[in-house]
Amino acid sequence: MSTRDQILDAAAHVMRTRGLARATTKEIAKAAGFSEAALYKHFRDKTDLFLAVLSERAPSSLTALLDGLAERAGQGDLRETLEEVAREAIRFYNHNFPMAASIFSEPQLLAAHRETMRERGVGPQHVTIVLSDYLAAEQKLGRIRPEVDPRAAAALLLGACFQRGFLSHFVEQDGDDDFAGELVRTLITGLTKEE
Amino acid sequence: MSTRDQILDAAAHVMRTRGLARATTKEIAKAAGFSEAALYKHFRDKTDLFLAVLSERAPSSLTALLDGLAERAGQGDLRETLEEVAREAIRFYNHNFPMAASIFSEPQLLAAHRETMRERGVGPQHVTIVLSDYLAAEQKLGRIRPEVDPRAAAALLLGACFQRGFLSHFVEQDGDDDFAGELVRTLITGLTKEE
DNA sequence: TGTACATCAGTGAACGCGCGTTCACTGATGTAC
DNA sequence: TGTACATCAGTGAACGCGCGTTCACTGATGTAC
Repeated sequence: MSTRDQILDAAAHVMRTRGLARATTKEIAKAAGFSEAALYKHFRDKTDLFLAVLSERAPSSLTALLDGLAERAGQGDLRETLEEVAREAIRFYNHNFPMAASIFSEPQLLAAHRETMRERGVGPQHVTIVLSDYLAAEQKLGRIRPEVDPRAAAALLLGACFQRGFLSHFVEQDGDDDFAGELVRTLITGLTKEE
Repeated sequence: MSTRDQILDAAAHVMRTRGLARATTKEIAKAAGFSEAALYKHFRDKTDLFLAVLSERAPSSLTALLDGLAERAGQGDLRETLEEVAREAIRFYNHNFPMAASIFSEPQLLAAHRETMRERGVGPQHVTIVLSDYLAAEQKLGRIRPEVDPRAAAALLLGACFQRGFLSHFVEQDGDDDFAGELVRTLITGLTKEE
């Protein structure tokens, strides 16, 4: 593995475990097993390093699942598919929330990262869009009632998973049974009886 | 207004606008109109000041709305009540997300804040619990179908609002029409037809 | 194969800077008689 | 009322420290002939 990759891995690890504020050049260099000066052979400055971590070490487990989603419209059980998405989303947000949230402590870094994402046409809203497209496809196939707004449905499900990822770091959670299942069941059924 | 309050206001303002990383004693003192040394007459150290901001300047617009929620079970239109909650929640999360997220850059601060909240029996999960209780009450009154899980329903609605608050800072949002309305409509109706 | 030189990833030590914090001090206000 | 003293919120200047960054250097590897 190249020195650059080792530095990126170390930086991502330090950011996750010690927090952005404690992710100093000294800590990162130590974790990577190189001198601090070595960082500057591979990255212009610390911001450059952080941006590289954010774009190259943002894990893609969710992306992988979502990429296959489009083809699954009409296939298998709708409820099971949504549960799978919800479970994966909870895992993903739970893992990545701390690092993503950290960026809000440095608005300049946030702005730079936002710009990078805009250029590449990616970002956190992408997930919701992909799920929304899937739901729209299912709707066309008649498995979801026509008056439903797919964007709102996607926002409900993924929002709940997102918040769950947040809360698991903020409060000690009760070892939850089947949160993803309950979410999907509730979303599918709706609160009220058919009029 | 007491010096202490002026310092707290200034600190909250700097944290919100410049980010936690740039919220230095110098910036805060300048914004408050006092010397840096004055901060140490009122707070033991910087962490003490930050924790005071977090517990004394966490705005309570949501709390106010939620406090009245319990008595509204069975009153008025369920859909309208939920839309009101959703709209207020979006506003609240949108306003407070940056500061709350910031804390994740300093895990030590996060741990201390979590402990403070635990002692007082408050926290971000509180909001979901209150809404969940309201939904359970409506369920007992027959306005929500009996097989619905109130916790899951509350998590769906507030999670979507929470994520919305996040996204509005992360990407430029389309000036949205009636997001809260769409969420509630979708949640109430459900994705599929009655079996 | 051996020799002389070029390249370049990585280093140890030093740098200036801004940070949080402390210190001796000021000056306004309150209090005792 | 006047005087002497106590209290205490707030200050200006200094402090040591850890930060990000740079510098001259090393030593291993590649290349020309």
